[in-house]
Amino acid sequence: MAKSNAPITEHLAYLLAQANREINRQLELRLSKEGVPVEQWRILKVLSDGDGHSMGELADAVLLNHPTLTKMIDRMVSDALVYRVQDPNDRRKVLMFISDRGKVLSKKLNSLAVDQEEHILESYGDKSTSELKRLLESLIDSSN
Amino acid sequence: MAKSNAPITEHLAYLLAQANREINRQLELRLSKEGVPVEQWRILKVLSDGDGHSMGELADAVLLNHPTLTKMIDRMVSDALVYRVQDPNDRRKVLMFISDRGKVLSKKLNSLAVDQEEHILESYGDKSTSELKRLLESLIDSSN
DNA sequence: TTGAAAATATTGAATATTCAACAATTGAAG
DNA sequence: CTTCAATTGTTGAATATTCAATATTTTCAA
Repeated sequence: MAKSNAPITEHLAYLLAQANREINRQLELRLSKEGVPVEQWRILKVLSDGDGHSMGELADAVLLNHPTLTKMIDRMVSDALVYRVQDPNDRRKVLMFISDRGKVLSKKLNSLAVDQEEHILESYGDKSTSELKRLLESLIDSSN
Repeated sequence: MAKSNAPITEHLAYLLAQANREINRQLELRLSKEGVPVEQWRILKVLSDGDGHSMGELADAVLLNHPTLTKMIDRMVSDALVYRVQDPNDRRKVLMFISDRGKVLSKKLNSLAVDQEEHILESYGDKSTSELKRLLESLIDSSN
């Protein structure tokens, strides 16, 4: 039986929040070199397959609520990183595409993100990292 | 060498964000029965040792920025869940304490949080859960 | 075919968070 | 001792997020 008086540091929800906060903070720090928030890196990365992605699909993929995504995309359109196209097959939908300018930025951001992953691999270890990834994927799976 | 064209779903930062979002969403759902946000559960849990905790200490423990914590504590003081006492040894500091009303609420919240953990244990497994916790703790350690 | 329900995206108001500046107190060097 | 820097917490303005309502289009049952 789980103990209700266990310290908060033993709760899975807390450990996840803490680890996420820390890793996110580090990534944020790197991406700030290009003045871009983590969410925009995610958006560019998803769009860099060149395909059109609807707002709903994108919101799921980048872990943002719909209205938040709409407003962030507005900014990115202003910065000419992405653009909207109405889906010809379903005119309720908007398809998002990455621009050339967006692709250039995306490359820089990816290399910053890869830097971070390599830094983690060094300090945390190859084995632990891949095991952690495996367990996280499986946790996410089991939650659906 | 890490590949910069790897899908976002293979990045540790992304997997952590995704898992955290999902687990947090579930916890939020349970705690909403008492109309309390996850952060307030954390605050009450930390304070329920009965000791006085300074704002800075508390902010670290509950993963909130200082100004955000100040404003949340304001609300909790209004709700008579916690109270402030000036630290007699260092008058720059404010010591936070949990009230009797806070203790009562904290117990209910803890049992909701334990429910969730037990639910995770069932669907995700005992072994995986403790292994995941161990790896997360070690990741957090290696990041300091 | 029509009309109601569902799906999709956006908007505006309400709420929350963050950043920078501030006030108060303590620490510590000269 | 005095003064200046560091620590601690709060505030207000700027920014961001969320909730509820809206508009548009599609789906589907009658």
